[in-house]
Amino acid sequence: MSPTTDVAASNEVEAAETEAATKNLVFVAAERLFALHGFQNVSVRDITAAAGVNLASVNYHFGSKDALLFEIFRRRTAELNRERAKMLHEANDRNDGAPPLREILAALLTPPLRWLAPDHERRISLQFLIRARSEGTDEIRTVLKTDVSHLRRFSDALLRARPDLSPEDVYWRLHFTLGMLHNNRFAEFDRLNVLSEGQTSEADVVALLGRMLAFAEAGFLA
Amino acid sequence: MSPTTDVAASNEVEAAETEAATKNLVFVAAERLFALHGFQNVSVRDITAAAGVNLASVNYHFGSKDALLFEIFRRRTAELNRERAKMLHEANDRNDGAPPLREILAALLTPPLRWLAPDHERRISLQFLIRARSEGTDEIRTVLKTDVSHLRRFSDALLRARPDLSPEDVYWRLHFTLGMLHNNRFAEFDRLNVLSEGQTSEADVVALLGRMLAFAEAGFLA
DNA sequence: GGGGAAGTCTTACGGGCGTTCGAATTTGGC
DNA sequence: GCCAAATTCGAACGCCCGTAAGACTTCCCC
Repeated sequence: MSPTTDVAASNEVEAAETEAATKNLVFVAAERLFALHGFQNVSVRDITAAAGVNLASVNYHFGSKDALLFEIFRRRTAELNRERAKMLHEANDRNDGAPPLREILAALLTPPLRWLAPDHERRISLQFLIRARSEGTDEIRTVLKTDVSHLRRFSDALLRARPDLSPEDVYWRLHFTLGMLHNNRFAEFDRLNVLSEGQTSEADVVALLGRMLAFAEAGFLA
Repeated sequence: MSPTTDVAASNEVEAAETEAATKNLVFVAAERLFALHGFQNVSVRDITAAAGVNLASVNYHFGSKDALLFEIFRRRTAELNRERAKMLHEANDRNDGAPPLREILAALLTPPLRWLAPDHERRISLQFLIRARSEGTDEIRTVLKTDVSHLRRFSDALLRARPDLSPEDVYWRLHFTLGMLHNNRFAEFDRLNVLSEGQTSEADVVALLGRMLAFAEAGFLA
């Protein structure tokens, strides 16, 4: 009866169960095309053609192309940050409110790295988010700059975990860590694969997460 | 006599001295606008208006808007990689062909970080290159993926400096380091400034370089 | 099973885009 | 000072875009 039992259903966490099927088709097709080709390179006609719906659907269900982009961005960001907050919360519970450095970094990096797995249904969403961060509209850029509440939870935890460091150092090292994360675009993996002549593979995300955690933790301990 | 002795002259290394003034005006204006607003968000009319030249100048001097983007990309990339190669070469000379880890990383990071200084004339060029990397045309993406010769010099040096690490590890850590570097967009600095409530400043590039080197070196030593 | 709301469809409008063309102008060699 | 080549200029073309209008269809409640 309800379609909310299958894997793709997490789309509808915030949406009513009676959400029009067309709206979801547009949402999914747009996310995929935006992630693969960028916002400006994908037209409303591309999206509706890929979704197999009418041209006017985007404006009817979302208001505008910009609003569609923003809604995808908002939903996926919330989803990702919810997973991060949950991991950080669990790390707090396990450690009397003062988790060690590595667990904080793991809470920050594990959710997006999980999404990166080849068969993960959010793989394309992560690529979308990385692109939207640098290619998004003014509205998205404003949100990114203004709403740092989620990041602050992590910077606070890091400050507590490394009280010997100056706050300035902690903020910069967090910035570096996020840079490592945001560099995980398909194109960068391709480049790395060429450079290493096939010795690197991003398919094993558990190994990749381990490498990133080791690198970032060492950077914070420097 | 030769203008190749001052810093600004490297623009003209590949161009004839009698290069039309208009072409340079277009080049500089386009680089600036592309860096600030992105390739797709800047029209040929924007560029020629900012440069104070005729609309047809772009197509006359460069062939097309795409070709203009590619020429800026090619020239600035060559310029940056020349500086990096020079630093790596000097590090080799100082260390009998086997420079320590930190000097290799310094050769990779110092040139772009120098460009980032508030009063550096290549400040906008670095922003351009970072944007072009992710928002560029297919042609640029192909070059980035295909031509890794410059990076290979660094990966080779790193492999020699850390023979205890597996090549796979070295390649990944280089990837992480480049991620840190490519995250140095104006928008990301703004975000960091908001998060740290003004405690961070990217104006002091010497300090920033020191922080990045410390973080990356520790990551490689992990 | 009738009626109103919700959704879908076709069609087209207005506008900005990259590019081109031919004329006008400037430049440089003799 | 002249001629040819190089450059600049104004204008327009053709295309694709996001969006809107209006007719049509489907759905659902009473």
